[in-house]
Amino acid sequence: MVRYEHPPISAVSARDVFQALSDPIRLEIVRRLARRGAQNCAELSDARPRSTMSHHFKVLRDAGVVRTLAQGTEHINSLRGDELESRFPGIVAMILDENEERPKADAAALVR
Amino acid sequence: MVRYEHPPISAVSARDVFQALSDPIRLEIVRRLARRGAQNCAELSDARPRSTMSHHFKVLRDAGVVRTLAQGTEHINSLRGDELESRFPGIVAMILDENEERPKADAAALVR
DNA sequence: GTTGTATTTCGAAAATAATCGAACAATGTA
DNA sequence: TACATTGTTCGATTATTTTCGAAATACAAC
Repeated sequence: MVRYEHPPISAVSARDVFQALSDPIRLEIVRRLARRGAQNCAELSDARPRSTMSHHFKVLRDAGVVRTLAQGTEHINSLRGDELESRFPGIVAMILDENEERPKADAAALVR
Repeated sequence: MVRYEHPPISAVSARDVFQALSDPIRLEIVRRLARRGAQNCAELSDARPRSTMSHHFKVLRDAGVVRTLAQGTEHINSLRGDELESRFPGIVAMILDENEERPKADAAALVR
């Protein structure tokens, strides 16, 4: 039985969370978990190699963002949403970022 | 006169902010700005080479986290705190992360 | 036990990011 | 004008991260 380590939420640092969420694939994983709830690794992998995804899940786990639970042969991932939100209020909304501008072409606009 | 570009806050993405704050030096810069207000580049540089710091300021500016204003020969940096906070409520507290556990040795504690 | 499915670990290659010296630019002052 | 100060840009080096195939592990069903 694979036993995953998950840091207690109090030990999770902002830095680790920022770092975990700075990768586009990981951010997408987390957004899906936030929107559609727990999913196994395969469901979240699109066409990417398993070893790649396994690495990303590990980064997310170690950062305290995601919890992985082995259920028979599949491992289901879930966002540690309530815990994260109590540790860093607002973080879940930021992850979802509903207000994100699309397309971001005009990011080039000059200000000052 | 150097003219810095700053993206409008509406064009700032969560991803870019996460990425900008994922570096320990940049996070430290931002924490100092949040705590002690605007400062010029030199004050924030500790003993690091200017070219290195210049790079970090650029990343922070491009991500929409910091604003740089040329004032004579020095360039003063400030956190875009209110703007960031309205775009991503809670982000400033997360940056400051007052509840951060120190030391984080016990992060190794096993849960589940 | 063998097979099949799901996932991790290992190790190496490729991509990305950080670092930093040297040269350059802008400003203020003598 | 010359000089000192502050910070940027360029280019090369190093360090870190991501990617991914191959081999290994765990479990469930036959």
